[in-house]
Amino acid sequence: MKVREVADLVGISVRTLHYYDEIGLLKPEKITASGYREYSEKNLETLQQILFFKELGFPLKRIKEIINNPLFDRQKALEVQHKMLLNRRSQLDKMIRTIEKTIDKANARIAALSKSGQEEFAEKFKAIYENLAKVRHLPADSEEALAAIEEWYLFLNKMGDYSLEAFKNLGEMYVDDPRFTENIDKFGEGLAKFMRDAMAVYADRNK
Amino acid sequence: MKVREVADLVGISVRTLHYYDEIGLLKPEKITASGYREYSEKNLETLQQILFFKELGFPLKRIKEIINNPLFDRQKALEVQHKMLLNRRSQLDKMIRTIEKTIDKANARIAALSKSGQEEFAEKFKAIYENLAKVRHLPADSEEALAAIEEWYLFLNKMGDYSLEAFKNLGEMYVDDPRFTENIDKFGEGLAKFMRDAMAVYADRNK
DNA sequence: ATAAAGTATTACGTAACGTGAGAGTCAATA
DNA sequence: TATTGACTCTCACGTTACGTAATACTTTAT
Repeated sequence: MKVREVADLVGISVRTLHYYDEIGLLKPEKITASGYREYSEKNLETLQQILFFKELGFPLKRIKEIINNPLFDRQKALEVQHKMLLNRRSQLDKMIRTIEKTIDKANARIAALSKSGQEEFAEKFKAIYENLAKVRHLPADSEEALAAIEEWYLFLNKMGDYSLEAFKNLGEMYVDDPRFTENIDKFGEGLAKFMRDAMAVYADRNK
Repeated sequence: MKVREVADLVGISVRTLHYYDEIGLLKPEKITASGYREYSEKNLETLQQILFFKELGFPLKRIKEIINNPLFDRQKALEVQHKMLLNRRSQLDKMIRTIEKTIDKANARIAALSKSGQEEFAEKFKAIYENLAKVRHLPADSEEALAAIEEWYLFLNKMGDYSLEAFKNLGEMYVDDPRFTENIDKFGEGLAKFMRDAMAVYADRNK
């Protein structure tokens, strides 16, 4: 069998076969007069073994040792690899927990900002809400609405990092969480809903 | 602060700082007349950020974007990274399950072999060696020799996967490694050498 | 002043291929 | 038979995040 045939059969690239040949991991049974690689059935079996160990995350160097050395302790190799994988997983878990905490903190900060009675921000909030209340009868994707929303977005941005996605989610909360809704609607009937829509439009448009 | 000082402070190598400078991830505040890197407090803060994202598994390229572009959507980047990590973990889990299954199967096979009486295992070896000793005067490619060798090959295969190549290599070792040679030749003068030849013939013939 | 310690700049090595580039080969068609 | 399209071959650079010399200059300590 020629390279392409073998490659397609097991689902790898021709380059990979070239590479395996190059590093002596899997040399074709013979090479034709014109320099083409010819793989045998036996080569295919070896390849299966190689791919099996590859699936288990073994580096090619180890695989080569395992394949070539009949005395190599496969069992022990498997156990060593198993431990390595467990270690890698716990590292990954740590990273995942860290990143989740970070995301949560960011969300909490945004929520806290919105809810906080900090005088400093309260006025800005009020100004923006009032400004928005004035245009709430316009469509959410109107020039005026979006301009007002942008002011809101830029203001929040000064407080901390967050994404347009988070901004959009914040809008959702305005409607879903009655504590927000009530607070905001004091500035105008249906303002929360209006803000949610405009924030969504703004976020989507600036993605 | 100079490189070593910074490096020790955050627990990275000098080379790493050189590298970060080289790829423009963290350039020192200034460079002295003699070409020494001088890091500022601000540099240290940036470095902390860099290391934080590195802990989360971000590639340096992304970190550079995040650090250099204040408008870069950090939140979204975190979410994307989070998804990537989850994917990597599920891949790892799959690998771990596979390797555990493999180990279990091997253990079961060994247990099955032992269950039939640990003596039987040793006896099989002895029987095969004695059997081979009887035909060692025949040519290595004779019917009888190859039949005996095949029994040997099939028996080994029951205990673990043996490629024909590995089988052949094992034969080489019988001659090259005196520990084997000695042990085997107890069953007959020159048996190791005979086995090596017969195993090579068997392996080549069944390729 | 001299030695020890620190720093700087190349530059190769690593893992496992991906991706051309340039050239030869094989089979089928005009 | 000549051409063409489909394959194959061998370079050889690019990728990631530094580790590890090798060589040379600077600063610090004695």
